[in-house]
Amino acid sequence: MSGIDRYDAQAVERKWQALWAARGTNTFTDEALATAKDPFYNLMMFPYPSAEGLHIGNIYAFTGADVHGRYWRLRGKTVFEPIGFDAFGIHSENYALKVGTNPNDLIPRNVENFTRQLKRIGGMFDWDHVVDTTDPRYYRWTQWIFLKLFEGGLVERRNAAVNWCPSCKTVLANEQVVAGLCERCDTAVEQRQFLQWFFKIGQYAERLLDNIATLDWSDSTRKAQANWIGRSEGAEVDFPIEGRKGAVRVFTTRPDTLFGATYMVLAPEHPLVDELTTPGQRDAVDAYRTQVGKRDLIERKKTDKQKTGVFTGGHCVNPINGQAIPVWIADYVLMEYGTGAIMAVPAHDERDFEFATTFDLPIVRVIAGPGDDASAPLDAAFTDDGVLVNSGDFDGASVEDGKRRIVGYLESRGAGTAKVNFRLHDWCVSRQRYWGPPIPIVHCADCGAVPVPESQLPVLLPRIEDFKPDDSGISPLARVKSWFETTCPSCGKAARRETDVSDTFLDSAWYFMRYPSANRDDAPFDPQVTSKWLPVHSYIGGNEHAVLHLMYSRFVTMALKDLGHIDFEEPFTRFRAHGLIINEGMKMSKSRGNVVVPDTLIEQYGADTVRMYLMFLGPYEQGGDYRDAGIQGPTAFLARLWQSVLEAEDAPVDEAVERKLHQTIARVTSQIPNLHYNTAIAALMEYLNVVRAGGRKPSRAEVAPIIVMLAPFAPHIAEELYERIGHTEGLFETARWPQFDPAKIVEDVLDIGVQVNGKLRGRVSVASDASEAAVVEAARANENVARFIDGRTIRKQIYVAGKLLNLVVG
RNA sequence: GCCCGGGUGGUGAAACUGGUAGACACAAGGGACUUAAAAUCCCUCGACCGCAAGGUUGUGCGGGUUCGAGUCCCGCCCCGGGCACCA
Repeated sequence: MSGIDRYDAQAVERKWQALWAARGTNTFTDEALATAKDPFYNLMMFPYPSAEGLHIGNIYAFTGADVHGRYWRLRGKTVFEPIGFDAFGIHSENYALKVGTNPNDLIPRNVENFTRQLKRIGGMFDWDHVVDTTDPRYYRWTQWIFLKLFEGGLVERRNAAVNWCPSCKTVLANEQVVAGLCERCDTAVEQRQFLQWFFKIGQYAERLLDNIATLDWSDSTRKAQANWIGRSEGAEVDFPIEGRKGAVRVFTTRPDTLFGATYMVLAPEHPLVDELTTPGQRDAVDAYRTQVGKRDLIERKKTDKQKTGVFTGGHCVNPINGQAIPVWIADYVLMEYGTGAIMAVPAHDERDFEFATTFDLPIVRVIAGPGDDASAPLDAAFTDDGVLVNSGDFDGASVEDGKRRIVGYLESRGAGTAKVNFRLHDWCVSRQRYWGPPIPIVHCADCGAVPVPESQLPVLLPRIEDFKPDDSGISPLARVKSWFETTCPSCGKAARRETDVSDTFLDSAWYFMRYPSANRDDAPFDPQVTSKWLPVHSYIGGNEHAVLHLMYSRFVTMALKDLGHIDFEEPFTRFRAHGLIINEGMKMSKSRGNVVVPDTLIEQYGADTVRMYLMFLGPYEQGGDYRDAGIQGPTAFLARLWQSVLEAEDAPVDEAVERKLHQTIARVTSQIPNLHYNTAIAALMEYLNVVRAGGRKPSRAEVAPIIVMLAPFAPHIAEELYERIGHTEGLFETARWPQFDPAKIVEDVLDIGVQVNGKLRGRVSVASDASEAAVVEAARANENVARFIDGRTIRKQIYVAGKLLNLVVG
């Protein structure tokens, strides 16, 4: 094997990573970003550096996004592909607590290791525009956004229920509550009311929902967003309190069932509970409310538990029929949704039915399906469609019609009104934690909550050794007197800083706006650069963020637009979620001990092979099953390609190969932008198999296009081979994506399947321009086909041009 | 319970708007080269019957539409993920 050196992945990858860095192949100056032609912003979700290193799932995610970016670059676009670190927040803090190291020391070390790994896999990252959310140069502007929303009236401080561990005396996030117990000390978790900061995302519900239709996002993600927003149409109805002034307002999606409302239920926290409670029921009501308060938030929202509740002793009047109905309280009614009160229609709502059955409350049927006996007792709630019964003048109306007419009736008497409600609740952004950007507010006894002036940003997070949540019950920052003691920006008197930090989701709700302006210190984002690069052209990330992160990013973008800071309101034009990598059919986890460590793999096979293998496993949007043995495929493929290119001769493309080449270009060109990486790689393999068939030596013209098409997947080896066939200037700098000629794709001989009565009986080869008659003739000449049609008459023949002939005989 | 995915050989998976099921790989078996091993190359590879030609059968299950169904329709089962007392 004369003088052809073997493929040494490590050497090739070292060489090209160094050259890319030296040449600035993947990095932009700010000037270059500002003047870029045909910009393509290729974004991927930045990682939490909350582990020593990246796991294979991260590598999978980034590689898939990188393939996409590299492809568009070869197609001639100016591709900006930044990366960063979502380094603040509970993930990182919990990891720091677990390993017992101060996050100020630990997280930068993690970031450093992540950076090393990201460089090693050969991502086309712009290392001159990195974002680290813990960098004061970044979170200064996170605080700025808080202030802008505050000025814009989109921020509010109010009481909210939180999970509270009475033993640790601390607030717990939902994920820290395990089966109703504190994950650290196993004490039963309670609810407590705390003052918290909220972003009023609820105001944007309708817009967030309507815009979904305009987004090029995968269907499942759009559905998830729509479900989360949860629009429901119905009515608010006032039930006057019996024996005194005032009314209880309820929200219902079924105003048509108003005649069937036989009792009411208020959330235990409802402000009218005290007023409605009679002296005789006072003790029972108080006891119930205490008991509910002892439950954690998750437990309270469980569907499958026994209904509980207690009668207040009070009554309200059903406005449709003047009937007095009892008012109960129960924890299945939630204060956060609607009005915190419902009219109960046990005949037509499963929950109400269950409650009524438990407490022996009356059930009145007001909707009947065809043929139903409206007076027969129900053994379950009837939730199907039907017509109104036992509903006075409205009897006989359809559900749809009944809704409209009853709402109309209520409106005419001032007793109710049509109303749309959203499930989307306001975003609680405050965290009683250490590792986050301090909320830029000063509390003054005289002036109240005063925003920190912009000129004083950032409000630096002080380094403290005692960052663990302890039994003080409030943020760790509340222990640092020297930090929180300050003066009021408004009146100058002694005041106290807000000691909560903001939610990590706020850090990540605008990082994509920062990337192109990452080096600016005078503004969060440069207006010109921003309007050139945003909204993001392609965003790729995990489905775990399909709801919250994407929703919050959309909200912040909308709010910033309304406040005049940007000129677009949807941040991500296109979004695709990648799938999950599992190992031998099982989820990877430390406890299973089946975690694939990327470093080891890359050392053994090289980054290109690992990238190819990951992309070859299965459809990118569906994920794949990692199996150790499978990596042999791409390993051998790259070795064969290497050898083929090095021994390629100076000759034109062989005629037989040419068709396959153009077919391959066509396939790969359409598959990569659709993220069908596995089949694109298969097409390249097929082509190489044809090029090498029978041990023939390929020509340089045959292998040159494959090098370019391989480059998105295996950029290092592609560069090396590109250089070795005579290019000196770098593949990604100079190569163009190969073009195919549609005329050269067409086969001149076609293989037609011949069916008799729908069963395949033979195949015939015909010229591609053969007429139907010629195909039929060839088919009849086929011995096996003839066996099945001889002696019978052909009743029908179906010819699918170029593919198949079906002869129906009788 | 609701909303998304998904179920195809021993394995990962292909199959464009209904049109020759299993591309491309892995594993396995056989062979070549080699002192040997590795590497490489060649062949076989859904099941059943058959020496072969070929036949039967086959895409989770049961029906249906169609000349023709992995693909469409109806009714189920199983796996993965998300949401969930949202009135």
